[in-house]
Amino acid sequence: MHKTILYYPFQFTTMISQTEENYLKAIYKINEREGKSVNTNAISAAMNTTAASVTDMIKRLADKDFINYEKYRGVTLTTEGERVATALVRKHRMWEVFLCDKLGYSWDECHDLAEQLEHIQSADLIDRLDSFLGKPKFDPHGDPIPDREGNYAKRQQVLLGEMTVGDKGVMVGVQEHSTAFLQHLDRIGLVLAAEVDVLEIFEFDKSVKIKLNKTTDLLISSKVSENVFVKIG
Amino acid sequence: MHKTILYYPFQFTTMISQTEENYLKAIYKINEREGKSVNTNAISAAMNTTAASVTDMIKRLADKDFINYEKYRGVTLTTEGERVATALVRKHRMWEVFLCDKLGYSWDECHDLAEQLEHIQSADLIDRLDSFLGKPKFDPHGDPIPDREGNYAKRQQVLLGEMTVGDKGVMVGVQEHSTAFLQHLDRIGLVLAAEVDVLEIFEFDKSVKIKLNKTTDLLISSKVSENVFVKIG
DNA sequence: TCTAATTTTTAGATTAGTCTAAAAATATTT
DNA sequence: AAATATTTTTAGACTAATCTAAAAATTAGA
Repeated sequence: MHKTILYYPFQFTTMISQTEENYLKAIYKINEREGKSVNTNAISAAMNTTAASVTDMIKRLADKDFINYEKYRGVTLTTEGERVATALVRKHRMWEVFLCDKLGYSWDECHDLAEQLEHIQSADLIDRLDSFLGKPKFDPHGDPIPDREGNYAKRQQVLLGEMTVGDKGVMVGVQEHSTAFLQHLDRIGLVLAAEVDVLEIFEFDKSVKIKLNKTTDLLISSKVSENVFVKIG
Repeated sequence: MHKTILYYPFQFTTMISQTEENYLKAIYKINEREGKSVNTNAISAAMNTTAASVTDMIKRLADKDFINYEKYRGVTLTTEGERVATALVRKHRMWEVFLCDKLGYSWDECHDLAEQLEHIQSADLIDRLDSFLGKPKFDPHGDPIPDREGNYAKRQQVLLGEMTVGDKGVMVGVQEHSTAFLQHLDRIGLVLAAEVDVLEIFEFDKSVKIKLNKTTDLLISSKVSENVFVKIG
């Protein structure tokens, strides 16, 4: 028998591997974005595996009652699957706060490390980390941190690309978390808490001219504006 | 192909799995304790696997040049194998300091969590943690923390069981790290930094009578005295 | 609605890490 | 030195997670 126990020193209601956790997280994120039953190809794209591997895995996850699965019809998370996924999100974001606030990592550096740390098995550890960090409500990218029960305010912010001329707001988060994107935002100065005034929208290429922090005029490409969240007000 | 890469988001000189790391650590620890080439059965006992599994694994580790292996003759670590093992020890002990100093875990609780955390792949993370924790030289059990190069002062302390009547010293560490043992030490009050004066040694069962912190007389069983380090002076 | 394109599943392999049972080598005892 | 005991290795099998190639089901288009 494969000795999975080595990686899981504690007792769980349902045994679950790191890979299974990652699949559940991927399904959760895709569903959050698209809002419907998640199909095989979307998962294989997110997980960087083949469709065949995904089919194998979703059968296993369905057997363990983490997802509802109907052949050729895609999958949805069960209550238990959603619990696992939000617990992972909680852990990931909590560790990101630790890495940035305490160890001085920048927002583009902390993601990959948090991908590893989120698999440490101990809810208690995360609760203690929570207290140690001063019960943060958001991670360094502006993403809300779920509480122990998995509840968290869904973002009410709008994408920069959805704002109209005259709207004013504050940069509060990103939709895309790639290192390349975050480093680009850093370089152009569009970082967390930056003030954004929409001056002009160019229909031709959907680019947006904004005033940044009441000082600099900046032309934002659609690729950027569609991945940056702004809180209007 | 099995997608090991999921757990190893960074690039390494030599790719190594968590299981392989654990075997190297076990070999390192056994060799540290026994001081000679490490045999199959000792490893299978430490890893809680069968001798057959160990044979499989040491072949793989020898192929990757982490160990020197001669059939039926046991194994020793290569320079690279030792580097991996001491890096693990460094990570383990650093995380233990974090868990105890920052998150309030007790010395018997932090070990199991550190067993998980030590596999997080990032030397830089540990260096930052080192600074954040104030460059600690010892972990909460009194074990020395290796530096980046893997160097650390071997313990000059003696085992309580090796002291003679009249010796005085301070409790500085343990040889055995089990939760049960640490909790027992807590209960009898023989904790880190406790003052120990050896009053009497009973040859019959090798038990030792000590004065604890200049106040309480305490009878220590051989099982305890052979696993507690004391710094004489 | 029939055909073509796309998506998903199945079939069959591979690797890491494990096992049990049996064989081989080494060590110990008489 | 032979017999016995112990240790180690080999042989063969299993599971999780992956793959490629082919088949089946669904969806889209003419």
